[in-house]
Amino acid sequence: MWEVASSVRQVHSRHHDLPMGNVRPRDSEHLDSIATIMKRNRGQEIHSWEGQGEYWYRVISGAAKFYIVLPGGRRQILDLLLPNDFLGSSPYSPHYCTLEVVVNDTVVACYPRKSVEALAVSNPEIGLQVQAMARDAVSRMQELTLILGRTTAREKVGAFLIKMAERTSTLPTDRLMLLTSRYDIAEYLALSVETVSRSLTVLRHGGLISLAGPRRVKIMDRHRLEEGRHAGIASQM
Amino acid sequence: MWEVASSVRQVHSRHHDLPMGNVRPRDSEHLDSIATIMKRNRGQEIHSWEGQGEYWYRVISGAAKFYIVLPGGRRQILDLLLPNDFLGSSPYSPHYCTLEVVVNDTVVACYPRKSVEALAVSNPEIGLQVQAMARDAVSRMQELTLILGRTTAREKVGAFLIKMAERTSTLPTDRLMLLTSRYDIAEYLALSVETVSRSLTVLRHGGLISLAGPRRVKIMDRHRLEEGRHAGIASQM
DNA sequence: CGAGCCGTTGAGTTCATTCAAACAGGGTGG
DNA sequence: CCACCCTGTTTGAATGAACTCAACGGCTCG
Repeated sequence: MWEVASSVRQVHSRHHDLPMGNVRPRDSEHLDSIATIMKRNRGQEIHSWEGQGEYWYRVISGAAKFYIVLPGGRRQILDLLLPNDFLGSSPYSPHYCTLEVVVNDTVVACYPRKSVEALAVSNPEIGLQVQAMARDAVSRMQELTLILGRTTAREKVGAFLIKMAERTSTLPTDRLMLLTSRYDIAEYLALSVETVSRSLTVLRHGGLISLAGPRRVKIMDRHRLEEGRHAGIASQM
Repeated sequence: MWEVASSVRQVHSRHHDLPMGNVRPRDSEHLDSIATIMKRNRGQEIHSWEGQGEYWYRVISGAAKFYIVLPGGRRQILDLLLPNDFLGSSPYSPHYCTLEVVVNDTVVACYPRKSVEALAVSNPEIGLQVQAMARDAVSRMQELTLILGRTTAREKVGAFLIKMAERTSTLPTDRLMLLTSRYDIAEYLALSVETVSRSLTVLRHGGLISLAGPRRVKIMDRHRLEEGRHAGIASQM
């Protein structure tokens, strides 16, 4: 009934024109040949970003967060990577960024950027794949901007839930398993943990969602959830 | 002394490994050969996004905003494009997006996506250029996320000013000409216009910036401006 | 069993928003 | 030339929302 975190969205690739799996085996071999595959558990870093812009990463299974630590000690998650999501490291990392695994047994492939580029030059198909990956990354960032641009915390959390439901399931479903803790959600949405928790409580009391345990969410009223504008949600508690 | 908006940052290309100007003339000709050049004035749309993901855009001079209109009528600017910035349209535009010019006499090049891809296949160098552009776009989005992730309005506005100063000048400078109205800044930072105006006033009274007219900004105390955390700024008025 | 992490709830404060009004500048038409 | 309008910008007052600080319960793991 409830999907297990580590098995979520293994085969799904949403808007690639040339998804990894549909390409000729020979090309896939080429990309794989330069990859380093790592398996990590929750809390472990994939790479600590000293060699700026040297690697590209692709989550095979599980999930990872790409975050930055601000001078004040606050953390902002810039991207949440699910299976088949790519992270092209920024050409210049303005501050210290980290890629960290959020669920156990997460598998990540690492590609040296120079090798990818060399491969893209010799094999244009791979170049198109890389383009598609990059467009995906832009798309994810735009969607995050859209979520962060919401005015109220409830809207942010609601949009986050809908987006995660889309991303973690191939079929349109109203159930989702949260892959991250409240703290990670807070750092992703630029809210405090308490506000995230309170928002979920409000959405639950309003009948927009239901919770089975802290991480199992069922979307009850998708429309009101995405329109946000507290359409009749009791403001108190 | 003060730079004119339309002449800002015409020749600058920050972190391309293969900037448009450094490549062999033959390749540039190829990219230009599929481009449609348009000149527009403030408020005019470049393209209304019906043909989803069909075009890529590059601002040659001037500036443009890429925004989305939310169901509630609110607008969120997803990207602010300065000269040499690319906008690869999202593979799927989740809602209605618009690319609109914000300063007069803005020149934009439009490239059909299919043609770009065909060109990238036949000429790998172009493929690398496209990759670099896409990485730039991701980088801009991450920086916007970083700004939107700030907690207070003053921090957002401060970070915005510093970022724009970086982007609109080749040399490190403390002066900048705002290319956008307060309304656009508000829609970019997900704040209300009044809050943007108030934040600027607070920063001015705190001695962090000085204003010569609504659009001419001089950064007086860069350090306090980027650290944000209202380090001694009078909270009142 | 205690320690630590995660999640929730409460109380008080701070901050951004909304609604409202006023002002400046650029343009047009009388 | 001046009156007028329109857009853009600023400021005020009051409301509402999120944050901080604090405490507590549940759970896992050593």
